[in-house]
Amino acid sequence: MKKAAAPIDDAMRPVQRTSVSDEIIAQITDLIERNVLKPGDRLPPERELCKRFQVGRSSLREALRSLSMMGLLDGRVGEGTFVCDKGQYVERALQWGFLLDGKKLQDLSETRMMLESQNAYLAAERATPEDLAAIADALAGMAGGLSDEGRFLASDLQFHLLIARATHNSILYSLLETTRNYLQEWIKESLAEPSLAGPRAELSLLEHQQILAALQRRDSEAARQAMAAHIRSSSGDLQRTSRRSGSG
Amino acid sequence: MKKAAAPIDDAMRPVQRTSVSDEIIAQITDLIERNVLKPGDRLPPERELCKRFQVGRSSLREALRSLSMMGLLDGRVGEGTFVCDKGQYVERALQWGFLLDGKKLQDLSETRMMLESQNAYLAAERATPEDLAAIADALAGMAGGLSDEGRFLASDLQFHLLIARATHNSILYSLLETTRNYLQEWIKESLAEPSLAGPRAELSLLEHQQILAALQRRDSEAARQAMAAHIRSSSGDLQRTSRRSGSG
DNA sequence: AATAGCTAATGGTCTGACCATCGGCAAATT
DNA sequence: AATTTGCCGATGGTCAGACCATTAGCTATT
Repeated sequence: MKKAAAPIDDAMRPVQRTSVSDEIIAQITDLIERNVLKPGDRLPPERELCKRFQVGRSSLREALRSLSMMGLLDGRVGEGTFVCDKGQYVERALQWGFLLDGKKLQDLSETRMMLESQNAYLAAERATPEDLAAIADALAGMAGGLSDEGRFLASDLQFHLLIARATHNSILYSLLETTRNYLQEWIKESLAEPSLAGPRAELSLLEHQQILAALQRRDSEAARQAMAAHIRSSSGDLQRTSRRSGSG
Repeated sequence: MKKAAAPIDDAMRPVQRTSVSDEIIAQITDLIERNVLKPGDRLPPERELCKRFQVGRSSLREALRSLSMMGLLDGRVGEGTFVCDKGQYVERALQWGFLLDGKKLQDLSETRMMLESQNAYLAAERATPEDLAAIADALAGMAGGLSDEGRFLASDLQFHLLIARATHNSILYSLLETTRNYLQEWIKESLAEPSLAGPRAELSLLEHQQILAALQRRDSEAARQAMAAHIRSSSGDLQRTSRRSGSG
């Protein structure tokens, strides 16, 4: 087929072509990462950034637009462009729930199971008294919201996030937060039925109590298993509804 | 403070201002969602889209750029803009979790440990014969690169990524990839010493062999533990060098 | 038949201009 | 003196036109 000389076959690789916008995105991302740009900070005006980066305004704006789309930046006319504070960026991502096909949903669910279980394990080891108190509060909120679905769900979410927080690992927390938000959004979109009326909520409450008990005993393994059991039980309906799209 | 007349207080809401780019993003997103635009399809040229949408090329390109950033579109110069096969938006979004404050070495290391272990567990259940063959190849590459540090490290990385691939969970794969990238970068930045000269490489090789053996036996638990042991052993030096930065 | 060269199409980039909006300041009003 | 009004500059948002680099496909040459 090819007449290319053998000795140089793998000595030459495709040249690295990087677009101007990507370069800018990388630089700004890096600045945020290294905390040179802190949340709330204001970027220099676009026209000045052009001079600094030595690029045209189109390319710069394409980069800023992408960063805004990712929720890292926020441009306000007449004021400037600001670095979003963490947490804002998750919300924007939620509008794209439709991108979750069956396989992705399953993967995401699996990832969440893993994160929640491991987080419970770590939280049992590391939770401070304040952490445990906050988790207990969330649980109380669930108990007090048995007749108020909105409050119940909010407290439920809070319970899980507080456990993730109690790992004192910001990455694990962030990953769980994003994962859960996606799943939450998907659930809300797909099935609008209550599905946790009556005994469902009470069972959920019981499972949460067991998790908290394990945390308070500092029993890592029990916490992990209690959490895993809860997720399995809790996401049972979800898994069943998406059984049709089997994975290859 | 305010003298606003009470009766109209909540009768007037902030006006809805939507940018041109956002409108385009919404439209194209909708087309993809409704499957009018299928993966692999080619969009009309930018200049024609401008006429169709009745917008300037800047706005259009900002929209296309954002969609590309989300993994929905892919622009190829001289050919056109195409709808991507699989939206990787979720994976991208999960990766944002690694940005912003945090990014402590210990957190990263812990996250990696968790991902690698669990991935090994799942891979033992799900790896296809092709997966196992590829992993074995990577291992052979390590064995053949005992005297070539560059090749050894490349094969090492490949080994781990292939295991993640063998979970057939795109999200877990993406997370592990990201975690490793950050760790690699961190290591490269902090300490430039080789650290795996001599017996280190041979020990590492042995550990990898045990992992592969567990995968081939389909022994999930053994695979998880072998991987965990390997990571602990492998990152031991790293952990020791960074003992000074204790977590609050 | 294979190769080299040309051409049109297309995404990528730059420039300059204009608009809408916002913040702050000064003048006018009470 | 305090408040309101109007103005102006700064800034992000949009547009139009031009040029460049790359790609695919066609054509002519070998």
